[in-house]
Amino acid sequence: MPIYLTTPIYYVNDKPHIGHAYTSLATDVLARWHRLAGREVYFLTGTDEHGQKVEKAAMDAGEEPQAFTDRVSQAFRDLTGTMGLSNDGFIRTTEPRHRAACQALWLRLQERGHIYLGAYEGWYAVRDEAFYGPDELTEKDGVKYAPSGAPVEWVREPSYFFKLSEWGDKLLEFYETHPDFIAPASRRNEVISFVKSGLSDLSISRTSFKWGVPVPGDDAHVMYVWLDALTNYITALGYPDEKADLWRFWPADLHFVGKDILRFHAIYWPAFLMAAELPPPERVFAHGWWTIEGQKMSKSLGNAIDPVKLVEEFGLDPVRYFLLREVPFGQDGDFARAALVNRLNGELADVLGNLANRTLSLIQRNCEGLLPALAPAADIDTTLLQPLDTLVASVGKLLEAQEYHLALEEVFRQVRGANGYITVQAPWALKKTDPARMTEVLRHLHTALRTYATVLQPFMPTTMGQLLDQLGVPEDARSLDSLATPLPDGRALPPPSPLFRKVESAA
RNA sequence: GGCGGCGUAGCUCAGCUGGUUAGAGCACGGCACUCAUAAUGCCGGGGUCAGCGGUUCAAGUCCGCUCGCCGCUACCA
Repeated sequence: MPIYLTTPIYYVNDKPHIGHAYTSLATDVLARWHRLAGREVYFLTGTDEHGQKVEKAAMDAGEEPQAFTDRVSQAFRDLTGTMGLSNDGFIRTTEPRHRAACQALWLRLQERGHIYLGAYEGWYAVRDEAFYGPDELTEKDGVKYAPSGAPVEWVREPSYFFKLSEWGDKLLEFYETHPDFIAPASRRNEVISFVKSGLSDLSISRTSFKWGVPVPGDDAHVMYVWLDALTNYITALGYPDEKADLWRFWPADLHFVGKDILRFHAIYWPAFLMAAELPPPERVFAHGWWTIEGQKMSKSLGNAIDPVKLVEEFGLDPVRYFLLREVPFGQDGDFARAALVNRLNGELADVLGNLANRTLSLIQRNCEGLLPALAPAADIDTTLLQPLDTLVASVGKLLEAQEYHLALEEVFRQVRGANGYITVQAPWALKKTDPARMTEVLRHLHTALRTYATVLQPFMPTTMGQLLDQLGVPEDARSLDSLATPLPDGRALPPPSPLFRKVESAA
């Protein structure tokens, strides 16, 4: 079964910050896990480049929209290198293939009678070139003003509509028969109550700006951003060519989204697809926001965290670990430097890194650097070895529920246990009293470390790769399945070196 | 206003369908160890489970009320 995972396409009106990195990272870890389990994966990310805001930002920058988006989109493409993402594709909504896919989907919806021409009405600020909701407005001397201070007027603009109002019951039935479609559960409940309150038809075109996909057969209109943006998920797989090689990945297994865009993915998107007689995605997960040292991330505070600087200071893998370990996926969390340092020093370096280092040093010094022979487990060894048998299954189950923090907690509980085991077994003392037993203990610890490193690869690909190097595990023996096959005895292990460098707790 | 959720050790949180002395990590104190990145292990102190009132043989765990906090309540990505 092929696995298709997506991030949202990021709006190029913003620079990449920790929030973008977070979404992509969560997607990446799951993609890597599935590959490690031997499954075929397509991992897509990209940029959303249409809309009035982009058009305006380009004009302000004195550039053509295409040149502007070419430039800004690159910053998001660079996130792949910065965060160590393993995405298979990168899509831009300004690509010709995407225009073609949007127009094909539009025609398909139109042919089936789901689109009609009407008029969009609302409070419009000419100065901002934007519509505002009635609750956003303030009134003074009989004139209504937008939050920006610009006066607004009631305008009517011709617009095509999607008959979303006809899909309420079908969506509710879909949620009912697909209880895992929306996660976490609290969000699912919100979506359901929203749909139950009744859906209106959705305006899906605009005549007030040009920077978008033209509506087929009516050049006065461009598609409203969400129909355009959501379609990216099928464009990337070759739509409308359902014979395309990648089309077998549809429907998506999981769309990762921020909680702000859940509605579009959990309501509009399945409605569009069902109306087009295409299968809706399997699951949408809405994750939370990061605050920065207890404060909301905001443009005015200028406190957004630049992933590049973060990785420069702490290293990529500690950052990856921290973001998924610190906060339950789906909840809001706080990004505090002290918390990151604590995780890095106290868990990665002290608990895991040090266990690897002490074990490998003992092998290096007392076993001539050769992998000790596999030995049967004594009763006392089962405390170390038995939990390993179920680690892959339990981590897999947690990851498939996007419970990253619990998956990491499970692994680290075992790593702590291994530190207890080595302390009690004291191979440094066995060296003098029972050298044969010492080698058995070291081999058991090696087995445990190999398991931890293998399972942790999706979270910390670089560092766990180094650990597997130090453990003498060849490249072709790093999959989850390969754990069933012990390494041959006597293999030469390279001299160990520390995996994680600690940082000072003060900035 | 309506709907939904939360309030448990100094901090961040677990506690499923109610049942022995309420748990984890971090922080703090003591002891042990010395292989290791001054790392690790063990033990310990610390909680009116927001408050009040109910149901029950038994409630952090169910019900009601009060106080405090948060989310959703459509076309803005």
